[in-house]
Amino acid sequence: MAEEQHERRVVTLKDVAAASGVSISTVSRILDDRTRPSRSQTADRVRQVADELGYRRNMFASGLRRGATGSIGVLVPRLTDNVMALMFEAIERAARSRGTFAVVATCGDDPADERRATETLLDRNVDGLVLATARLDDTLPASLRERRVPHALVLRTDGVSPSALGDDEEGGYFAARHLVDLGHRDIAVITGPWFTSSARARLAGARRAFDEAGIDVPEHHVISTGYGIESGNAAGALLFSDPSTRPTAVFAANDNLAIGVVAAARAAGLDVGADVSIVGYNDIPLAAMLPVPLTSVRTAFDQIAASALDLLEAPVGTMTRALPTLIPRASTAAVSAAG
Amino acid sequence: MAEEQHERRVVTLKDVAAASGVSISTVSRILDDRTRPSRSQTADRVRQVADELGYRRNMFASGLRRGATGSIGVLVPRLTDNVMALMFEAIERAARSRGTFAVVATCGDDPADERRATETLLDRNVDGLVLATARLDDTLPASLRERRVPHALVLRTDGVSPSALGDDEEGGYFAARHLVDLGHRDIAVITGPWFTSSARARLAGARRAFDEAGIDVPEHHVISTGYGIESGNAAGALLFSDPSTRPTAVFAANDNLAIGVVAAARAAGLDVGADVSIVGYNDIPLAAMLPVPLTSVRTAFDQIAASALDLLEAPVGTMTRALPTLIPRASTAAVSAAG
DNA sequence: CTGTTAGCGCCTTCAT
DNA sequence: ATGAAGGCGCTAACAG
Repeated sequence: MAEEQHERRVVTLKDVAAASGVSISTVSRILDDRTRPSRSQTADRVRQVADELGYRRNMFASGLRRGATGSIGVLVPRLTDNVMALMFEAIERAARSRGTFAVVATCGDDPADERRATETLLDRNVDGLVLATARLDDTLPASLRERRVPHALVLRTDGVSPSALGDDEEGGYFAARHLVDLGHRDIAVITGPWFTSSARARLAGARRAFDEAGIDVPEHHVISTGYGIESGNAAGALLFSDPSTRPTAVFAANDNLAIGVVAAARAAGLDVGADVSIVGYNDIPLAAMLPVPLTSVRTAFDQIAASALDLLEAPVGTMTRALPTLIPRASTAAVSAAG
Repeated sequence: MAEEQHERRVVTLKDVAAASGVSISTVSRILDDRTRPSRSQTADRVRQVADELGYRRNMFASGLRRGATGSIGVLVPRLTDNVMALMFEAIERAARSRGTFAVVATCGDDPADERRATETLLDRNVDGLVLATARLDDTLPASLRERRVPHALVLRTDGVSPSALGDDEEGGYFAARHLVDLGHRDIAVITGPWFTSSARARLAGARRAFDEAGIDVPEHHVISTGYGIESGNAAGALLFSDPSTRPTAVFAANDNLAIGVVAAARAAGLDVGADVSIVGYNDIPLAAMLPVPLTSVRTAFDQIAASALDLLEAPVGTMTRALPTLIPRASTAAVSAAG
């Protein structure tokens, strides 16, 4: 009485070949996605039969034979960081538009975990690797170069491997220049971790703007810290603790830091936008939705993602820098006359 | 003069066999990860040789032969939603601890894209599928059941396929009960999209708490909307527009909604925690770091992830519900005497 | 353009 | 416990 329950057998080239009266290799060739599709009689028929039967190429068999898999691996520290999620989604879109599939692995901030995750991805026969994890002192890119694994770095670089970056120097300049143009002279900068190229470049750009304006930023107004909200909160608390040395504006090298600074400002009784101006970086979607919408420097994730895929086989030293855009919002305003 | 640059040939079982003087099949058996490792002389030697040579199993060949791949596919609408990123990272951890690999695909809110992404994952020969996308009216789970694809739903259910959920009813009750216990009587509820089981269950739980306390919630204080910040902002603006009907507390069925409500409250000149209490849901890390830390109901993502993997082959109708935890913070306080 | 043939690297009977 | 042999499904040389 029980209904028959076969494990539905999967359709192979053999089935399609049999059903359309040609050989397996003919079908294989016709269904090859890498070549321009033939417009012959048989080709059309075979394609139709394959479709009717619901044929799907067995990626393992195909990959085994071809040696390539049509997939790339993406390594990020964590996806719960919105910046990394945005970066990955952009890579996923760029990959899809090229007919490849992006596989992600997360590895936290631990170099050992980074190696492990890399091997895991390589074991899955990815055709290339995109890393959003690079530290300036990282040895992983070097080992990938030595092993001739096609790869590209995004957002951060080790200075050697092909890298698709945002123009962090210019972005830092935009942010600082925006504050300068609003009349601020007492400006603090909170940079990210010093081992990231992005933190250094954003600070360098900000310094250029300050120099141009003849503004001197005392060293206690430059804080190097993590990239998390709590780091921004701590740095902000420090900056706002002494009313006599309090800056009228803060450039935080990332939106999370900025959000932490905003919280610190409120805790110190300061009105963000009025008493203190704050600029973030990356323009994560949340930035625009905060109670006081955050001025931020928008990173061109899609452009960076596309470049990264282009750079997979590029020679050492190749770097692209996507120009960011300053998005002014309510968190920054002209310095108050009282300033 | 140029250094020889071979494409480093990859080590296969054949190489290991040759180097250790046994047959390929012997090596294959010894290196089989599914069986308890043998402690024989040869076994040890072979393992050592494999290690020295840097042997790594070719997953394509192995998968082709074995028919299973040691990987599961995870489908989420987007990873830029922190809740989904948390869910995926939890699944990734749970999978890793079982020696399997989690492959993610994003599909937005489009059912057609959901089908496409599902096929993409199945094409990659995943051994099972975890979906965080289910709508109550979704036909995808049904089609997976029909095709006998091992799968489990997380966070949301269609009511049929095996599902690993949070106990949303209880969580909704906790949130509402917390507000009731603080003395609030004028409470509004902002639920998520009505096609999600989570939105309905959270509202049902809240209603239970209100009923117990004999509190009547007028229908214009129950708003069904999206799950994004802007939805919360709009709903909040509506709730706070008329001072005469303004609630003293709001339960938002998700932290993003709550963040939007907070922004709306501030825009209406209300002091969150003092003038109006707000509870969120999921307790994303950001919740604790906001200027006014947000009371939220913490979802047990790790537990849900582990259950989901257990449920992959479970019979239709199996459901687990992980108990959430209310985390009280500054966004909720006793109703003011003036209330 | 088509078919034949020979593997890709691995796993799994089957026989020893 | 080991080795020999066959084949998973597909593709790439080679002929026609």
